[in-house]
Amino acid sequence: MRDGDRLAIRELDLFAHVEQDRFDALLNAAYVQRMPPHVELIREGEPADFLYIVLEGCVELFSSSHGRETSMAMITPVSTFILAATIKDAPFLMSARTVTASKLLLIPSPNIREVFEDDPAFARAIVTELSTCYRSVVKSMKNLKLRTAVERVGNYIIRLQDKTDGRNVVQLPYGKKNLASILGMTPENLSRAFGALQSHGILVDGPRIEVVDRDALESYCKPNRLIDDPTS
Amino acid sequence: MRDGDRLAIRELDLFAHVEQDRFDALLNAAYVQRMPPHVELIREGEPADFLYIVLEGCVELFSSSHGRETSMAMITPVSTFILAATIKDAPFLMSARTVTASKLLLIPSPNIREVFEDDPAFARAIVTELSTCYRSVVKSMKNLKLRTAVERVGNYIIRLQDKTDGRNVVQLPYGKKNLASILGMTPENLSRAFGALQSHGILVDGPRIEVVDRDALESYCKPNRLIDDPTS
DNA sequence: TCACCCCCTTGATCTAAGTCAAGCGCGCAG
DNA sequence: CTGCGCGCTTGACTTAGATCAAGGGGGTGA
Repeated sequence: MRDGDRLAIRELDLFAHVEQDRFDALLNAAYVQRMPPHVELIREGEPADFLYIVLEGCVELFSSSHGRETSMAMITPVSTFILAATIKDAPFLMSARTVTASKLLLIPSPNIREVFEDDPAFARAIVTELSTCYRSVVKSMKNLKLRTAVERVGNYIIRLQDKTDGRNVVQLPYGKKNLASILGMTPENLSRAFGALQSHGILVDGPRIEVVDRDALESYCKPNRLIDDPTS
Repeated sequence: MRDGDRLAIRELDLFAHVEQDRFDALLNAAYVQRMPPHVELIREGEPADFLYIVLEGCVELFSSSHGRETSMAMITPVSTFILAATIKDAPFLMSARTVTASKLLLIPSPNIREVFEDDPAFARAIVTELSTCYRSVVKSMKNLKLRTAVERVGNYIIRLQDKTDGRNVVQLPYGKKNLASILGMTPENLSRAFGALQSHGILVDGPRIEVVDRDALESYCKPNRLIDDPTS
């Protein structure tokens, strides 16, 4: 593993306060994997043998049932996924696949659980991490149940713009098909939603979107801190 | 507080392994509140001053945004709610109101956080609890995104029947208006869904539902362990 | 260079679910 | 006992969003 990766992982909230020798032991037990795009990493229902960390690239969490399929989340560097299943030693509730070529770190679940049992700092960090994950799913759920498709798309753009510092042109971080599924709609409907939003302050040009009238956009989409703010 | 309550709380996974004196301290700092039906307990956006435990009755977690409102969960005895906000010292993402007359225990959040910092057993218990909560929201989300309204209702009935041991008559635990909102539909649509399911093995008579052909019901609703099983 | 595929868009149509409106029956207060 | 309100159902209609179908680039590999 490169020192840069080691450092990036160490800086994750989850690992920041783990005792040094325990941290080293975890990383020594871990594997780095490089994966091409569109490779299935895990399948829902299987046992959680590893905790995954995305070091580079992008991973999609998705789920299927009887022929239907939906995206649940996109994981970008540097973050973990399927922490809850690892800790509970329970089967995955979601499948995962690479979106782009990705570099992953796999830490065996038993090692994670061992440090979790012994190192109170790690246990506390896991609590914080899980709270954040929990709250983020609750927000997604509110987004789905309380908003129309067009509003979800508009608020997604607003969030994207907030992440740039003040610029009014944003770039979609992945394909519209993926985005549509994340936002709980079909690609066709996403297209139409973008179309509809052009009368509410945005200008769509492929994956490049210009926010020409932020006020109009907000007054139509009604952003809500308790749904959209990832930090709250 | 009655000894029965004390015992019931002690038996919760969350508190089962907390050191005795810490447990006593928590309960001594706590308040018992009796509430009539339809009282708003907390409002989303407010700071999480207390951890709540439902001792008797039933509490609805719900959320609103710009005129729309939806139920997120129903909490029945004996369970906690809004643990994540308490731990993170973050604003509530959901409001809560009593459905029926209820008895609640309120433990001040600072006390919870204090024990969480000092008692590793409590930190571990919180991790387990949060994992379970997280996974349960993920399941709800899958339920919403992967199923039609009729399927959600059918699977809800199947789950209810599983909780009785073998009986084929189940009773809805709360009103259909609440149920509809939990399942992400209007009361009218819930009525029609019940109607539709009568050709798939159930018999509806007000709040009393008879499962006359479980196989037919399952083959129509496609229950899925990774969505419906609360223990997995 | 060309052919193919994939991504995206657009239009036409269909359908699940929401909305609006009316009515029934039960429980409760006057 | 009577009248009112609420919970629930049913019917008619509307609408958001899905589905089906076609076509237009733009990239990639032979």
